[in-house]
Amino acid sequence: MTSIPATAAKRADELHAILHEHAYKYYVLDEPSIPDADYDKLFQELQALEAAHPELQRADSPTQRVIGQVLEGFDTVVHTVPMLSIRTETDTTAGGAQAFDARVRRELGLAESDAPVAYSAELKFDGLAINLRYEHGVLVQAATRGDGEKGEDVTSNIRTLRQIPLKLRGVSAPVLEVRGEVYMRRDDFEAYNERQRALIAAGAKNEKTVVNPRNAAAGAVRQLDPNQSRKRPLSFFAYGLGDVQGWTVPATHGGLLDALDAMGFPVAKQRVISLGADGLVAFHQAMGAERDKLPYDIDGVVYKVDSRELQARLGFVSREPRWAVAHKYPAQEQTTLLLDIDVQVGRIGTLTPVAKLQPVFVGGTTVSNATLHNEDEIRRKDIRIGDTVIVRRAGDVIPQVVAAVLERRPPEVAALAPFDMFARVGGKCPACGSPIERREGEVAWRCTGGVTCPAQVKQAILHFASRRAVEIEGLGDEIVEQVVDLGIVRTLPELYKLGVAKLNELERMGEKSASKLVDAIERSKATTLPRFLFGLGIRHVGETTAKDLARHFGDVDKLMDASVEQLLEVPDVGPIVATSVRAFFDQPHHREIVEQLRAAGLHWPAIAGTASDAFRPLLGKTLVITGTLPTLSRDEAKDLIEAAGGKASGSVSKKTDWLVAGEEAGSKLDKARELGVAVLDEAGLRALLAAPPDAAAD
DNA sequence: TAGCCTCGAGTTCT
DNA sequence: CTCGAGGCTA
Repeated sequence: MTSIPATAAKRADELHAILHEHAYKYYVLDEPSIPDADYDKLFQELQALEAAHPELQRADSPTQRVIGQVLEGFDTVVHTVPMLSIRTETDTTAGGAQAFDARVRRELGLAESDAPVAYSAELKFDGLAINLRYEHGVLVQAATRGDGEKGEDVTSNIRTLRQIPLKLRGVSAPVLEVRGEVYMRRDDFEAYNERQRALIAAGAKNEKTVVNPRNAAAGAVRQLDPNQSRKRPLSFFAYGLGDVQGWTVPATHGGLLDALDAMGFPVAKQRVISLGADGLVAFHQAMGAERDKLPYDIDGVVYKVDSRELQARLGFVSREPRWAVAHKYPAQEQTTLLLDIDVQVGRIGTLTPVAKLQPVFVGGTTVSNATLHNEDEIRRKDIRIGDTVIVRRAGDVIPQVVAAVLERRPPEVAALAPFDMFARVGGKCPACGSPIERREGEVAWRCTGGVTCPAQVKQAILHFASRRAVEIEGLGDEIVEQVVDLGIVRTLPELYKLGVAKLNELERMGEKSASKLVDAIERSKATTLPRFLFGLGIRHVGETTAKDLARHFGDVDKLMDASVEQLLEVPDVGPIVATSVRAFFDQPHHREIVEQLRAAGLHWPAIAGTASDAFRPLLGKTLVITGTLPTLSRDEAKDLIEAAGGKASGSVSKKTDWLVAGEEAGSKLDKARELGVAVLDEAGLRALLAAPPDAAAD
């Protein structure tokens, strides 16, 4: 054909250079250098150029990331240098690091008086190990680990990963194999699943959600259709080498990681060089604490003897290097058997399915129960009694049933119908036998029994007695359970008829605890109007709304007689809350309860107007408390703030004036920093209460 | 009407 | 702590 115009070849070279550079900044350094639209324009220019002059096509061109031929299967790749596994230290305490150091020193024949060994410590990612082969600086092949000897050729899928350079920066050795971990970030995992759920909801048949980031990454890499693979955004971290020809390997592992970084690979920032075991212990602990906050999953950390010379001296035992060890953390995910699905009845009558699990140790504690939220959730995940399920306990302390392991579902379980709440409880509340209903637009089934349902009565009593309501110390589930089951207490006011003699009939209740409880009940009679209103358990009326209502109406009678219109005048009360309050007091039964409680002796001080003479330095200010304060409890701090005229809210926003942060402050502190909200410690709060800065009062 | 800000409700284990 | 939903505001 015609020879390529020199200008076209030159322009293609320029575009290669520019696009590689920007892609590196964007995907590896995470520092975009030009707007996306500009990048796209340059990219399209190169595509056009290559289409016009196919001779300009090169394997390392940025355009080569987007190709999509469905493969028949994967070719087998024999690793020139086997991909070994690393010995796992299962002792998850500090002892694991010390044991490794001791082994290394013994093998090297070091005496106690000899200098400490230098180690390199890095993260152990929960992903898929990959070998990337570069010839003359250009990516020619990517292979999975496989059995360590032979893996699969997944080049076309790996090419689509933007974090993997198609061309090395500054290295053109004949052969350089780089090894690392392909993984999926947690946010990418969530986003992917969300998209899949939307597709499934829209009726797509062949779409599936994935269980965890690791499986998602492994699935994407081994996906035969690169177009499918491309939909799952994967990331990469480099940590080692395979075959090398014509390149001088740095003398230390730390030096190698720096070199990989310089070649354009992402290398995890979290790594240290430690002399002796102490630094390793510290690293293990520090990363353990940070684990939940990392944007990706790690299952431990890896220690390596830093010097290559020492590595060579240590050698291997049965295919595992003696100079490296993986030091794990307690698993955040485990599989266990779903023994049963219980149905619990909540305060408002909500039926909640609860998974009864064969106890498993996960995330540091033994888990035997986990909520399944509601019927739709169970059906979406298709979880059935008798399934092997995956249980996770990550940053969010509360255990979750993630999914059922379908491959391990016994045939008799597969023959069962999917979970059906109505059928499971026979259409009746498991506590009182009243019919259950599920209203339009709601996800929850509810018991219609109301006050006749013992489960709801128990919850109502516990709520009334709780710390934030009228507070009856020592009245917990055990006692409420017995007292309701025995029919001693059927309504709230009957609590106040309990005497020592009656209480003595209960199990595990002696004279002494009985009289203590009677005292506590007596003490609870002196309360406040907001606490009393909150304690009644009106739907949509929590602590804050109870305070608003108390302030506006001043006493219960006015509130009980208030029309919906009058209720709407209360700040932060809208149609839903107003209707709910009105409906509550429209039931004669509820008015009776209020009367009987007052007759039993419950009383509260009249609401004083605005205490204008009081010192209210925080008037109009919003504060949020997080973490553990040195001397004040959360409630005490809250009371102090409110007494000073301020508002103690639960979440940080632009409108927050101060965040009061104690020990182990978490996401709220991050958010406050992000929004530029002022942060105080307990001393700072006290200073504010004593003498506020004048400027802030304006 | 959208988007922000709060509040309410439900939840596990030690 | 987090989700969902109610209320308010630009």
